[in-house]
Amino acid sequence: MPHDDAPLPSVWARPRAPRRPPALSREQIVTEAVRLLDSEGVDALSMRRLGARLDTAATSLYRHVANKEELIELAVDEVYGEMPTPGPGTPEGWRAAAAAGAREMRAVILRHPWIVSVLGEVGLAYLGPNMMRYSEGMLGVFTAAGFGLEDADRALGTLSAYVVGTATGEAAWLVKLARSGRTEAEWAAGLWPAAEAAARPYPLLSAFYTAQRGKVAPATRDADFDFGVARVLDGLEAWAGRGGG
Amino acid sequence: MPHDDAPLPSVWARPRAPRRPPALSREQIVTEAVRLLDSEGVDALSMRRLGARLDTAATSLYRHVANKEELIELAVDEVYGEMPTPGPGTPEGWRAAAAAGAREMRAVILRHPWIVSVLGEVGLAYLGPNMMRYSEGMLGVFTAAGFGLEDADRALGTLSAYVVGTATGEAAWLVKLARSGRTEAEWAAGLWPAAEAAARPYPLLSAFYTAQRGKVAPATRDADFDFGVARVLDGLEAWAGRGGG
DNA sequence: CGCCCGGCGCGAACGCCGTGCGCTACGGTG
DNA sequence: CACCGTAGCGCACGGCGTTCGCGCCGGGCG
Repeated sequence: MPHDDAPLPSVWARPRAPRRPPALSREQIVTEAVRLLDSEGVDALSMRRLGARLDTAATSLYRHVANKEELIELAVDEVYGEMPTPGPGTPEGWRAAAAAGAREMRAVILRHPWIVSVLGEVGLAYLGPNMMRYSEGMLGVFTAAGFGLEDADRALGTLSAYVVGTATGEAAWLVKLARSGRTEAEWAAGLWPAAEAAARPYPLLSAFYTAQRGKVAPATRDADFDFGVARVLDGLEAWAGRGGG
Repeated sequence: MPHDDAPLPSVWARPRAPRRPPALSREQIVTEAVRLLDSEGVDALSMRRLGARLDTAATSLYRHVANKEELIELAVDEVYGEMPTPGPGTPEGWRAAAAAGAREMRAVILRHPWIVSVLGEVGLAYLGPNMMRYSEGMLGVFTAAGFGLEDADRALGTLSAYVVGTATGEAAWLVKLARSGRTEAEWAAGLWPAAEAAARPYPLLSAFYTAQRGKVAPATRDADFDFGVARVLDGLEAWAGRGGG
């Protein structure tokens, strides 16, 4: 049970100068926000709850962060910091380097699936330092492969769009799954009747769903992702081989 | 100025059975929600405001919709209803049909840019009837091109991921733009110093930004989108030509 | 040494939000 | 005419983001 924490009259109990360092920094706030988002999801992030986790009042956070939107942008770039800098990229090895960069980005998103819930407000957070570092590395991979700067940007844009789009669907699925508290197999089984009913008017979808029944595994998602990356890189490679734009 | 609408004692003014039809339907609610989202954005959608627009109380909406999340899912599928059914797709013309489907999807998202703010919660809204119809059509395009059912699904997944990823970035940009009330050129000009500063440590990004200065136009976005679609389709076509998986 | 000042943390408050509860009004049914 | 199921809604609860102004405190300056 919570104890009564009304101020005690005793001198002995009075804490002496408990806060020598500024007690709060933007870095701490962002770090804790990411932790909260990771563990409880995007709906659980409120200034009050975040303040409570930092043993401070919600309003104190505003000394270090303009508003919640800015906090979220900082949190997004914070997690992008987990991506290693892509590259260096050699003329022969550029496909592997680009694919590795794509996989890293997907991995980060799936480790922090709340990110896709805010991507629509933040865009791709182009200007965050970690995103910049990543983009520079990827541009290096493509230019080393012989792409001109403008072509490298379009290649990166195409690949990144694929990654974000894939990860959006995957992360949304993972979030629903986690909220449900069930295993993936249980959840899929529970969803199946609805899916089958919704697909009934459509022969191709029905055939596909019945063929796929029971095959929903993380391995399938990984393979599907790699498939898409390979096709995108194939397309970019063929285009570069034809002389590009 | 708003008039006083306290109940009048006069019999003549009393409205007689003003509500013969059920006065409210799920369809009306969803339609009005989409209108509100289109005109004022995702933050403006609240049950109270939506109720006010329908001349009803917020709580009345719950007779027709389980909760806000369900309402949003319905709204998402509602806008997907704007997409024509893709197809039919001939062995020769499958690329054009697939590209048309992709363009329609992007167009819908850009017409309703709030959708990317909720896509992370809703996933790709796989089970909505309009999304099902779209998927069936696209699967038909790919199977007519000679793809097996499973391969058609992966092709569709790859292409859709690209579309969603691209549109996410574009829509987020458009929303920020609209909220700012400035023209695209003004907004880009205002953002430029920050972008340049953020890019300064990175030679490729700096070179690219300075080269691109002033070129941000809708035409560029359209061209970039078509570029990516072409590369993805190139990749899929080459893979199918090699015999697929 | 004393005083002021700038910045930090915070309590209170404002105007919203989603939604559960239980009442009322009313058309259709026996 | 009594009953019942249901649509609509008033109220209330707990929580939200954010603003404002106050108190506190350490450091610089007179």
